[in-house]
Amino acid sequence: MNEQENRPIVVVVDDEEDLLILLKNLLEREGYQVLTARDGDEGIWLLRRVIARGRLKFAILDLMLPVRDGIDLVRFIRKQKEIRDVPILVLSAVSDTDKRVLALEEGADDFLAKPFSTRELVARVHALDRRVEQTRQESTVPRGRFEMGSLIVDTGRHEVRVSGREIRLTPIEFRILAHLISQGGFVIERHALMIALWGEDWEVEEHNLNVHIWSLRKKLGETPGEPKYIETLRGTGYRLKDTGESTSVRAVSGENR
Amino acid sequence: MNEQENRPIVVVVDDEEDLLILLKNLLEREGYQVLTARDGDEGIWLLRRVIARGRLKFAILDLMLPVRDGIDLVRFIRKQKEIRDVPILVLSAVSDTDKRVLALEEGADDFLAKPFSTRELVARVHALDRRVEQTRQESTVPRGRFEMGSLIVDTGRHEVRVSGREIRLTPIEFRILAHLISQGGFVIERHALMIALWGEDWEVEEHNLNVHIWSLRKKLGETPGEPKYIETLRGTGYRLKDTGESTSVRAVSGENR
DNA sequence: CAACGCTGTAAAGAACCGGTCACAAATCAG
DNA sequence: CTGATTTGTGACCGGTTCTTTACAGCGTTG
Repeated sequence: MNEQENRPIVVVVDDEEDLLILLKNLLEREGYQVLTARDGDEGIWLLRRVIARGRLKFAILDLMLPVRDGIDLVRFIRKQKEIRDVPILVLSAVSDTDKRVLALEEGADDFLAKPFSTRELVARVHALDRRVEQTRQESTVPRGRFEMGSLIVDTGRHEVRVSGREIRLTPIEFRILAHLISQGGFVIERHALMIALWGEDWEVEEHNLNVHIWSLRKKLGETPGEPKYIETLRGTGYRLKDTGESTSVRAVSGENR
Repeated sequence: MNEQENRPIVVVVDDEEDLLILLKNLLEREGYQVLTARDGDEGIWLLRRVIARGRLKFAILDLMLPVRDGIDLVRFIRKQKEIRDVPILVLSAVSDTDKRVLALEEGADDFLAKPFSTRELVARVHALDRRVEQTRQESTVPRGRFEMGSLIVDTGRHEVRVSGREIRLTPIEFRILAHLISQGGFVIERHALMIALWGEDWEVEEHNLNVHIWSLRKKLGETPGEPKYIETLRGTGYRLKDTGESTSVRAVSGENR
């Protein structure tokens, strides 16, 4: 596994050879691994291939493409669950505003009119990068193996045990529990949980959290009324109940992706 | 005073009539009272008029404006002390990044590239709203861990202990105690407490404070008549009694983001 | 000492919040 | 494409919390 293989990947799709080379150089200088395609079909093929590697940072797409429209590519990306939230920077001639609008509606994140200055491009790319990095941190799951009383949560192998017995949680439930246990016995405010689960500008009902907490409690085997594990602090948030037992909270920091 | 008059106000300045109507509908559905202007001068005039009402929640400004630049409006808002910290969401055409950057430098909080999806706008607006709401509440609660005699208040963990035993307080009670203990043994005037709890322009009966203090005292285990913790200074305010014990008041400044 | 203002105490109603559940919508697996 | 799982929403309920109101006690002041 050589060094290049660990760098974040950028996919660039454009039919102008010159531009492609320019972008490739520019972005590689910024520390990305750049993969290119020259038309829509090739682009989709490339994206498929990249999905497997799981390191796609963002995509730069020209709108005017032979064989397949750039907008098709935007749609394609937004449909693949593995790369759904990858930021997309769209390039197009100044003239076609229609397509520009369409692309943004389909989910492109930013837009750059050709021709552009390299400074401008780099600036945009950095902005996108920052944004994705931020939202990823927000929705991230604390890493490690945590124990608290009869609860064990191992985020590495995605496993939860309550008094030895393994239980199955949905992704959201899992993340809630992971956050709670990673905080030891301390309160997490509703607000913080919302951000942790759905990002800074979440668009779901805050009430939704109650529902997930509820189903999580059910799976943990809580008896309604008296929580053994998840404690409600009205008007504030939730916290894992300190059972007072062998409360060995331990985070194994071994695996940072 | 009709119902509408109590809703938070949003000011929208844009020269496109369609967009203005769209935004007005959208935001009114979200529960805001929407006031609009079509150019910079009108915007300033409108803002002046709104300042008096004191319920301005945030402003949405187009950057490309006839008569006066949107950036002028940003500057204007940031100079008015009454609305200095009102969040500003800036709209701009995708193309002019320069202005966008400038606007952010002048103090705009977020920007949205035109055209945008209504979902996106609503999400941003909510995020802004929450952010301002949160920081307003946060700023009124002193941060850190405070000890005084047998009392411990940890605002980070949302925890209160009296002689080791944890007690549960409602949000308001918690904030009262946090303020008192953060002042060490010094008086906090009723007036200051009112502002800290309900904001600069509170609308509740001042007597309400007595009630909360009373229930707080009960939870602390005060014996009526002789306050061990919260001392009343008639005509002035309250203060935490200096028990003379191991009065180690300490603020841990750990968490400043 | 009477009147007043300020605070403590108590209780009642309103507003709010969270728990519970059923169902709809979105997503995923085969 | 179909069925299963997961996620999100609306409705309802019960309890908590907030606010108002009433009244009692007490200190201050005239």
